[in-house]
Amino acid sequence: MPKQTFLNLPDDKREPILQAALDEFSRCNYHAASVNIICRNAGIPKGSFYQYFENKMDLYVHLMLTVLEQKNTMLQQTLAQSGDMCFFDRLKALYAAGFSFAATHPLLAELGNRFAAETDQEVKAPVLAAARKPSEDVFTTLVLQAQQAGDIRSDLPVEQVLLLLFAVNQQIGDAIKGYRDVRGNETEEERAMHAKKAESAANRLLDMMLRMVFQGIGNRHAPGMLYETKTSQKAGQP
Amino acid sequence: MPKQTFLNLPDDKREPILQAALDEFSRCNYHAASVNIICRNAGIPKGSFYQYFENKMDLYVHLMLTVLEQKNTMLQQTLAQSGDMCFFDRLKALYAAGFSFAATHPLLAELGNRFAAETDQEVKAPVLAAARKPSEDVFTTLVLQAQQAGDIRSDLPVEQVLLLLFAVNQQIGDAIKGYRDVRGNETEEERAMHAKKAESAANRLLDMMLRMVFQGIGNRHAPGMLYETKTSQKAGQP
DNA sequence: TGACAATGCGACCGGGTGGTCGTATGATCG
DNA sequence: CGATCATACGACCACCCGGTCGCATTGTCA
Repeated sequence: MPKQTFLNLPDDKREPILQAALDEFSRCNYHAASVNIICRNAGIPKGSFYQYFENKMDLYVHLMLTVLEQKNTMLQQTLAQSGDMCFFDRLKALYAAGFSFAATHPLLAELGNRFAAETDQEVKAPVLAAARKPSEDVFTTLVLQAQQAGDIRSDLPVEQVLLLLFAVNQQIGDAIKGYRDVRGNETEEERAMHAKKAESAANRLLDMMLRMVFQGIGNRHAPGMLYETKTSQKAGQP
Repeated sequence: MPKQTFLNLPDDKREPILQAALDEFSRCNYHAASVNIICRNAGIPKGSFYQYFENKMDLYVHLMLTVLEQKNTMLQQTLAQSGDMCFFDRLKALYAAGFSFAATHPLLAELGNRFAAETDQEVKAPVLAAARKPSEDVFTTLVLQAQQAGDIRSDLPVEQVLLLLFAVNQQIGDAIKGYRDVRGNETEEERAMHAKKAESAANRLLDMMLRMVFQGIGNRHAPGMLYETKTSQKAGQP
């Protein structure tokens, strides 16, 4: 936790520090991020930094927690507002909300990606330990409700459905970044046009991927394939 | 490319260097890996290192290429040997081969994971540029053949099916590492027991995930859901 | 006004990095 | 034997890191 010294700071001195930290930790991974650069960009001397925070990790965890909280409240809202939709539409709504969040807060999104790609357990563990319980996760709620509503198969363990959704999410995120990153647009118009195209490509990809997840990639008319196994026979198919 | 000096080296001097490089680059990401440590563990002075390689990246790309080649020939073999199986079984065979490869060459597997998690484009690009064409990819072949054989839906773009398979692959890899990493086993017996459990858990997870991908997570008996869309009606379902 | 606490501040520390360079060594060849 | 050339070697370079420490400055209260 940041020291009291930091919490005592007036907003106009505290905010540039957090902004500089966000810039730096979204620019590269935890170990590569530099306290020196954060101090320089925040306009504070290094001595002050260590009067505000215990160490580099202290700042990092603080930053991650605030971002996770922002994103989570946003998703919770989206979930609550979509209570009357079917599972597929709700899921799309959540993804859409996530995309728009990432589009309007690109640095926060990038910070999240950096964290997801972090391999050092000594970096991930402190954040995960300080984060809220995964049982309050938005997607867990979504899947459970969808199973109760009969929208998705209830013979599947929730955590494995979540694993699949998470895998798709990660992969789509990468693909979208690929769409967006193609540079070479000079004028403002070109950039706007490119952003629009990237967004629609992202939505097409998302729709396609979710359909695949939902319907499966298998050919249901092929003889002898998995559709005759007991796991898919539950409801007495014709 | 390594310099001629390195290629001229007798095997018993070249091999420890590659081994030390593998140890180091599988221990941490490209930027965090240390040439000094590689030299120390290989038992060569730093001056010699730079007589063998242009720089750190030169060694890294060389190492990655040899590993990619090893893994690819292994997968190609598996693919060729499974020509008479259905798509689902072939896919499982490929995964199983991948798991066993990772189990017998844990450092090579870890190196691959490190590369996959690499975010710096200046690290990824040189390797990807030097790697073989993705069109020769094993999984592309697999999906195309499966579509021709009627095992999987042919209305799905190949590259999106690949995206889904790749997403699942990545996620399963992480999960399996999680199974394996639980430590605290002291005796040799305990460790062996744990490894066995981890392997069977991994296989169960794999089977489950692939079934989900194949059959979809949707409830096919729910009214109004996606199964009435034209994309799934192609073959004239009852 | 004086005393004392809180905070601002940057030089400094030990240690690491990728990469260079001049010299020492040893093999090869006329 | 002497000359030449490829290689072995490690001290060294400039630069960066996270973190510390002691002095300077400011604010507060009696």
